[in-house]
Amino acid sequence: MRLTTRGRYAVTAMLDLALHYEHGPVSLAEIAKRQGISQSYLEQLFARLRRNRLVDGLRGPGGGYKLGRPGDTISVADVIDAVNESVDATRCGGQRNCQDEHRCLTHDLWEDLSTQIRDFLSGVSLDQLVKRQSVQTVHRFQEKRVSDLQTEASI
Amino acid sequence: MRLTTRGRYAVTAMLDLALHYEHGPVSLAEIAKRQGISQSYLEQLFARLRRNRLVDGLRGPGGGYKLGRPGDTISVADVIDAVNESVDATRCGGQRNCQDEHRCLTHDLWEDLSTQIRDFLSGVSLDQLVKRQSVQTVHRFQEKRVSDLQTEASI
DNA sequence: GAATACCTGAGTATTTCACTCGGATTAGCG
DNA sequence: CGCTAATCCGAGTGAAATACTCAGGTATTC
Repeated sequence: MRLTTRGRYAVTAMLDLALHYEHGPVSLAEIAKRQGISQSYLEQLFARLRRNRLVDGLRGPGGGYKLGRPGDTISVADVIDAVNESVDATRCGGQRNCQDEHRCLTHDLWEDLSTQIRDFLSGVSLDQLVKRQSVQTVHRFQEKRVSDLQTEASI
Repeated sequence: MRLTTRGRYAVTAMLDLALHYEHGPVSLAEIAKRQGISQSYLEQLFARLRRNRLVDGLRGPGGGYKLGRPGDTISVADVIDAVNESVDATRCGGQRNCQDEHRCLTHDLWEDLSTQIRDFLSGVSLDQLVKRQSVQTVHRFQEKRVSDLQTEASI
């Protein structure tokens, strides 16, 4: 099992989309600036998100991305799956052939762990995250910071 | 966060020790054969397990390893920690400086996930694993296989 | 003192990650 | 139409980690 920046970035970016849903499509440049993620890297992640119908891309000026379906129907697990990070903890990918065609001693343990993690991440939707106190706090801080940078640049 | 072969091998090997506790020290050669793990690689893992006092090494002929303390006081989390695989899911390692010295949007989510995983793995002891039906089944199968190989070789 | 095991450190092929770069395509606007 | 803003797409790359191997040293038992 692995959970790395890829999955974390993807969830963060999707949450950014959810937070700015009313303002129309959000460009990757905005997300990159707000969340401190490389824009080219975001492009790769969004290619995967798009293939999984989690986002819709709109080209041209004023374009950007928006959620492919309502935020309460997208779970964190969906996002992580989309960017190809399996949350499977077994070595064999659930195939039970971990030790030359047989189950290894600890196969069931890792299977249980996988279920545990999957249930947890499936139980959290983007909308639930948006409503969280901690997310709102960071969200407002980021908005302020971006506008600060803009006024600073205009001086 | 990562959970790879290293952590899985370590838990499997520790469980093997627990299963053969009555028969005195278990050599790495036995574990390697039974569990299908490279012996040299096991040596590296056991160096870490030894440093963390999870096992005692006994040199010389008839030597091997035994559990450093009773199996009901060793959790799966202990073993994974010992081989240096952090189960922390945050990017910052809990430091809250994930986005240039500030918390990132999803920091708390990953912290919750880390707690979830840690609680699960801390709640499972080696003794509990030994008692599991699935472990006993695989255990007996492995014993049979090893003795089959021995009689086969003696022909 | 020979065999058996633990112990140690160095090296290495492969994979993955986290990114960059260059360019193509599409759409809105004057 | 042409400019520009944006999504798209594919290839490449440096650094790190993983999962090993190999060569030897050291303790212990018979």
